[in-house]
Amino acid sequence: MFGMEDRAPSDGTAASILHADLDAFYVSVERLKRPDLVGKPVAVGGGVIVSASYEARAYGVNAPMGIRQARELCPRLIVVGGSFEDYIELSDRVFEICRTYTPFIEQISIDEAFLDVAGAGHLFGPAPTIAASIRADVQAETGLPISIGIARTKFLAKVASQAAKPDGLLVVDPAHELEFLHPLPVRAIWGVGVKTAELLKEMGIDTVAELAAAKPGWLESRLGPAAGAHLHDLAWNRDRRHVERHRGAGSVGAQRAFGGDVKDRAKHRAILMAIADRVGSRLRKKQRAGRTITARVRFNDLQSVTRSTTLRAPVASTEALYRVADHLVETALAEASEGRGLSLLGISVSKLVHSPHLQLELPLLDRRTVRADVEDVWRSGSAAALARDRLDEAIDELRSKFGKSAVAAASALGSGRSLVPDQFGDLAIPVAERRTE
DNA sequence: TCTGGGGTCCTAGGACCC
DNA sequence: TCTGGGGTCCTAGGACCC
Repeated sequence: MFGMEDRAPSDGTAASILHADLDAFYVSVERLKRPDLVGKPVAVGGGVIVSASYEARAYGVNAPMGIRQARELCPRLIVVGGSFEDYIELSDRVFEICRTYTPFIEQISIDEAFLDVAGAGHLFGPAPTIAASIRADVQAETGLPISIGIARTKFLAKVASQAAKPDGLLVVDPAHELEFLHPLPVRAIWGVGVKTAELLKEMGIDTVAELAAAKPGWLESRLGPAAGAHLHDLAWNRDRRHVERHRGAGSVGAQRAFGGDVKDRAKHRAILMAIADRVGSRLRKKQRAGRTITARVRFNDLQSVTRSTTLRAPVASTEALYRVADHLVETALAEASEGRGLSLLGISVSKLVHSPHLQLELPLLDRRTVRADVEDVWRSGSAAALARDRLDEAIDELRSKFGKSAVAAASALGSGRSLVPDQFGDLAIPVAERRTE
């Protein structure tokens, strides 16, 4: 048996790339649980709409839109809350079905993936046949509608699946690619958003055909070297990207918005601790750690700033993330005018490395030291209660999983005084203190 | 009721090294 | 000694996607 390549075998001459995209995914899942929602204008959301049914979209309701505005557009709109675990579970089932047709799958979000079926023809037939089978299987086994676009390139397959929606299948014949692509508005291009579309309009470019006809040098001078060349290539369907399996995430982050404005630093710290815990536990679950920590702060006027720092060693512990992020938030606030309230805090970790020995960091979550941190701020705000409960949960889970061996391993390490490097030395607690129970 | 939460990629300027 | 070019890394911000 030969080793499996990470890149798909597609030679780029036949239409063998599929883009499979679940229709109004969250709404469709809610309808599985509540069939009475079928055929009605439905949206999933909390503060804002995150997914809208096609019946709702007909009224102009779309994500991300405030619930109030959505109701003004569509008074009969039914808004339901969602359950993220259900979405993960159904997403996994759908892409497992896809995997029975080809191992060359690149999932790019919870509800869409690229598939390369160039090597699957002898088993399952030509690409359109495979796509029809996948759609039927997904419908039969999960009840979810899924649209599929087929083309010679990833880019065009993606455009095709959007055109196929809802619940459709569209094949772009390699001989007629530009006939399909050129009449479309530039906004149909994956990568052209509101700002770029506005800029292009100023330049007199509304359609893909006009973009294709423009001089590349002119586009680059107006849009930047990378974007200019890239968009011009796409306008001619020049896209050499392959379907890639195993595209590990480049960053892991979490953020939390809180309506209104919060000025109390103690509350900031409590929220930050909960966020650091979420990011840290997700990193450890993936056995990853990162060197660059970025803190995001949004002020009550919606202006937001980021502060980042790159450490000498990668970290993944809740404590290290919290301490560095708190320091970064402090510097951001020091530069802002006095007494501005915040409406969002976030932490993101990038420059990730694989770190299979992360369990050695578990003792950093020692109940006593973490509890001391949290209780320090807990007195001044109820928000911290949440942080404290979550941390307790996490600590209990880790201890039941690794028991004393984790503590023993860390003490055997001995050397690592701190996983937070020198420039934050004054913020770190020595390992010896952490270890005491 | 002023708008969520998770990401990717690019740019520009500065520091630093060879 | 002076000048310059190239490469890499870091930070902050912005556009875009679902």
